[in-house]
Amino acid sequence: MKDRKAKQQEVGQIAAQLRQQGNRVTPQRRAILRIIQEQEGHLSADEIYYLARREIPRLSLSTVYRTLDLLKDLHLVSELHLAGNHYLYEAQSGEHQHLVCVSCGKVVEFQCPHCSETHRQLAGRHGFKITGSRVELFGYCQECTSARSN
Amino acid sequence: MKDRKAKQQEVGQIAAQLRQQGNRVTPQRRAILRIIQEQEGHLSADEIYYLARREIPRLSLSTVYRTLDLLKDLHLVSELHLAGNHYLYEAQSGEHQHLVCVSCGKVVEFQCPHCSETHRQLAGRHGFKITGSRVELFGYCQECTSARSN
DNA sequence: GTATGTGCAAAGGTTTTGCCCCAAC
DNA sequence: GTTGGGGCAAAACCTTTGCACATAC
Repeated sequence: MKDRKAKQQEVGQIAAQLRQQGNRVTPQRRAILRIIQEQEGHLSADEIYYLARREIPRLSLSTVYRTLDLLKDLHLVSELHLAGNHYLYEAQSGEHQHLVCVSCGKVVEFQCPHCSETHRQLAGRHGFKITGSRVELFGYCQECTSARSN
Repeated sequence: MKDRKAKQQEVGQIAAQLRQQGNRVTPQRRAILRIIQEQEGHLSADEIYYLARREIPRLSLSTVYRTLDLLKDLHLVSELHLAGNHYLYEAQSGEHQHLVCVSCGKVVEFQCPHCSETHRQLAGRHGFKITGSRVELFGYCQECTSARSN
């Protein structure tokens, strides 16, 4: 887990990157970026909207979506679709996979570099050039498994 | 790939399973089930609706969704969320992974039993009891890669 | 100053729900 | 005959879009 200072720096770097690529750095984008960076977990567009409005009360949801689209294009955030009808967003920070509890909704990240590599090779055999991946395993977490057996 | 006879039998078995669990077997459910079984690829709710209406013209979209929900609960079909705002459905038939072309939308299935097993073990270390998984690799297929380099 | 970004409101598309009738058991 | 399921229409939901105004550069 990175400390606050590192994250502030990261937001700064990303802002610079945005500017370099001809995009403007607005307070809205800064706020959304920071919220995603500071949050360890995963956020829905609506949650980001809610949090960002504490700083920018007149922020609109469409700006959140537009900003997320932009950040997705730049591969700075990634979009997950875990359950129900909404997306979750998270800062792009290396390859990782998700464990999702279908009972309580908890999401745990884990790493499996070997599988990532294997997947990449297999994809290559099908002529695919991989740019991203999404691995989600569904099941019951420890707590929910215990709760269910009672 | 299973032949037609095997699939008809499968639909029959599933119908029996439905009945056993206290659900009724209606022509609508039969039709939807058969369509999903017969289709090798992935279908959206709307495509299923379109196909099923050839047999049951008065079928409604809500019935398609309700049936899919039921089949999902019984783990007879699985739901994918690949891109944009829609879901795709497919018959639950063993573990497999998806390659998705972000350019043309093509979806290719592939197998990686070793990764599946590894994932299961890793999940166990986090206390998770896995019931399902979704592995999607995004990238460019051969055709789109060529097209882009021109 | 100019082009990009924003807020607002309205549209868009997909999925869900309520209600009454119908049909599987 | 009961009770779960279906059709229809409307609602709900999240996301996208159009447009005029604001603002980062």
